[in-house]
Amino acid sequence: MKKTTKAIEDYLEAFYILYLNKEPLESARVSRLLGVSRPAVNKATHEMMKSGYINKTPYSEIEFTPSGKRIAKKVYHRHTTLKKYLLNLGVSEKNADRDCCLIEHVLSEETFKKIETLVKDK
Amino acid sequence: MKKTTKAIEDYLEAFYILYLNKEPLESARVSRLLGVSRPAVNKATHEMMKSGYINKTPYSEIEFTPSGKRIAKKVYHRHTTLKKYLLNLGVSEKNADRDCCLIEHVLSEETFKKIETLVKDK
DNA sequence: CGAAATTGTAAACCATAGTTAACTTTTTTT
DNA sequence: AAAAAAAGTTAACTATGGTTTACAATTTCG
Repeated sequence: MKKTTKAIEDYLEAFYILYLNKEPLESARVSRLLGVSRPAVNKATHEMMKSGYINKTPYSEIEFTPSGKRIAKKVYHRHTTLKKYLLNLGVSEKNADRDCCLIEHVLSEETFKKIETLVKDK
Repeated sequence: MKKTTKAIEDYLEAFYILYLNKEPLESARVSRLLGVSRPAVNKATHEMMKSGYINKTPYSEIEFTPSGKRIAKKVYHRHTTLKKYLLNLGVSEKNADRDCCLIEHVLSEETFKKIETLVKDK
């Protein structure tokens, strides 16, 4: 348990998006979603297992643990909040998506909260 | 010529800060400024030379090329602009510094310009 | 059902960006 | 000027996070 990197957060978020879309939680889908190879996703799932974020058996779909789901939700929430904020600023859809993927993992909680307030009060 | 990574931008910015402070452009100072080892800076200077951002001879201080200085200036400008913006939002000094170091390299030009306008109009 | 397509896995490899240890060169100090 | 300190360098190593190739397991479809 412990340790999430930008990469791991991206994978958790991607699986969470599949979950929200009621799609199967398959590595191949994440591979296409993130534009990385299937082996890259496979390796990441092993790390996520070690960290206690997901459960899986060979050839099975992944399954979130409570802590994994909590993180996935958090990252997803950051993404949507930051995206709304950027769109409000007048940034194009494409760059808003691009930029929040890059900053959603790194902003301090303090900064994020401030932005969240701005979006809510909109 | 070409290719700047987050790391290289950080080093260029650090040397630029020394330049602004009229300190010698020494690797050891950058090492302390960024909290990395001297060999890490040394390796980075070789990459920056290959990329045509600086000139140096063994054991000499570095010297910006025009393209290196342009990039250094740009990153520094992003840093100060983003920091002002975060401070205006009410973010603490500490987190403002922390956060803009992390996002100054990745924001699209479009998003940055929007934020720059907000800061200017303040 | 069986062939074809898709998905998951394993192995070997690569690039980036850092580390420590040890050594050389340069600068400073006495 | 010699010794000490500081700066620069080199080599060997590490971790992260990707890649391609090849193959195994599973699913889908004619």
